Amino acid sequence: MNRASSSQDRSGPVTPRGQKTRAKLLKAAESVFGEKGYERASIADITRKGGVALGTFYVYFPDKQSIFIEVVDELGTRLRRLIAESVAACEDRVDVERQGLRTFFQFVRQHPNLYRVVRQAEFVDEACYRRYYDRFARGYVSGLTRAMEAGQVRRMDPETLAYCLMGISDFLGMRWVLWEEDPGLERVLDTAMALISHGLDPRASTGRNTVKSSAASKPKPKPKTPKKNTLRPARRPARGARS
Amino acid sequence: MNRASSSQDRSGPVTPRGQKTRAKLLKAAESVFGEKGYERASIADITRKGGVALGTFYVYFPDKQSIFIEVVDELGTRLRRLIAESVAACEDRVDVERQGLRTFFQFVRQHPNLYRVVRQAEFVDEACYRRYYDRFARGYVSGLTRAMEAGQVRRMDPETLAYCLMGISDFLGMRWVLWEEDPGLERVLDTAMALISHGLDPRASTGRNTVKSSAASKPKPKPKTPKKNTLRPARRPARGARS
DNA sequence: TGAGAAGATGAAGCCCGATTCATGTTTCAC
DNA sequence: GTGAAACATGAATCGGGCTTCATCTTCTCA
Repeated sequence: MNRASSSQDRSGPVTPRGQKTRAKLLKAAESVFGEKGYERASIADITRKGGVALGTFYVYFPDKQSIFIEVVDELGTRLRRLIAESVAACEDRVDVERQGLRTFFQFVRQHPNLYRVVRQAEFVDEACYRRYYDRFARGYVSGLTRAMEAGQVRRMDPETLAYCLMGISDFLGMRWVLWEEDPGLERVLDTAMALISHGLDPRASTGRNTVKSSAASKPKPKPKTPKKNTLRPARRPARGARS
Repeated sequence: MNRASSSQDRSGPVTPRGQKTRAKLLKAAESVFGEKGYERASIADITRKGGVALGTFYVYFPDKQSIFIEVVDELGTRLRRLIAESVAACEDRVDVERQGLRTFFQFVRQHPNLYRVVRQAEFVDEACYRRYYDRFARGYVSGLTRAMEAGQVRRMDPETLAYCLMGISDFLGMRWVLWEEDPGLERVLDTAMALISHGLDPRASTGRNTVKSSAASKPKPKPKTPKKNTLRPARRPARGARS
């Protein structure tokens, strides 16, 4: 009897008033989680920032973890949608990469909490954390695969490539958007695209190491580089150490 | 008077016995922080795992944060040293990248806590977190600069490039070492190096986008993609959403 | 060998936060 | 207008963890 009236449970608020309150909580949660981190953020912080009473929180969310997960999922969805839109008009894959990176930077600038929130997810709910990147990767893979079929991108394993590109975006956003006050972002973009566009270039030869030192003296197929170093194998013989 | 005898303060343990205990705590801390995350890890967890009493902790560390920071710094130092060693014999920069990545993968496999520990650092002590990447970047920058001067790598902004390469390593390690049970790591390495080696190739033209679709129908110099897309100060009507 | 330094101990103090609950207020369909 | 559902409230419960401290044990060296 108290159950039926005290909680939205899985159904969510039915009144505009309730929806508004719930939205206020989500918004407050995003910024509080971003500022203080999941553990240090208290429900009281969230309700205070949201301008509602402590108990109200539990009308809309069963616990702290739930609202956090919802924040992460929603952030990811918004960002993916935004990038997809901004990139829709690009016909060449390199343009897609450049424009996607640019849009990502803008989003990070407008949501400085993004990184902190997402990274906490690893500890709050691993599944949520992986899902965030998985969904990005999925989009990347299908786009890259299409681009490979169109001959715009050299054929490579698309998922590995996707994670490479995500890693570039992630680290550049961290270094040049979060850490830097006023970087020439277009310059950063140019550097990144110099790496990426040549890296993807389908006209470059596909197999072995292609780059030879043009200034150094002798050609070395891979001379000494100790393949097996002092680390003991974890359990199986360290794979990748041999070829 | 009790001060003098109750704490090592800044001097550290003087006896082998004390050094051993301190080391036990550091080792235990690394794994506990990795498993449970900084906040959820309790001092009691650490001392239990280290096989010492609760109070002993405060003989060696003034507080929880200190030991955490020391764990992060030490992990970074070990990893950097290891990579530097494994790469010392490589003469071509592409070999350096490949071997460095391989060594990184091995390290991650042997220290699955690395990621979780380092990422928590962002919330425990931001300076410690940045320092971790800064130090990597510094090494990268000097190596890349040298390689550029030797004509092994196309000239680009070395710090941006460093963060690109770190991002690739980080994300590949996450996806293919932490998340995957038994990946063909050499295959991943090959894909990454295909991207990187062509991306660094000094022989490729240096300036603008070089890649054109070789299979697609029409040559497009760069048709629509809004070029100068305000990467401006925050808070503004959502840009990029339209196009 | 024995006194003092170094190291080790774990119970207790103190603070804080997630969640619950009994109750009050607003909304809205009839 | 009115009663029930939806929404809002914040004091109180309950558990847990960091840190302190008074005391004990081990080691070292004169």
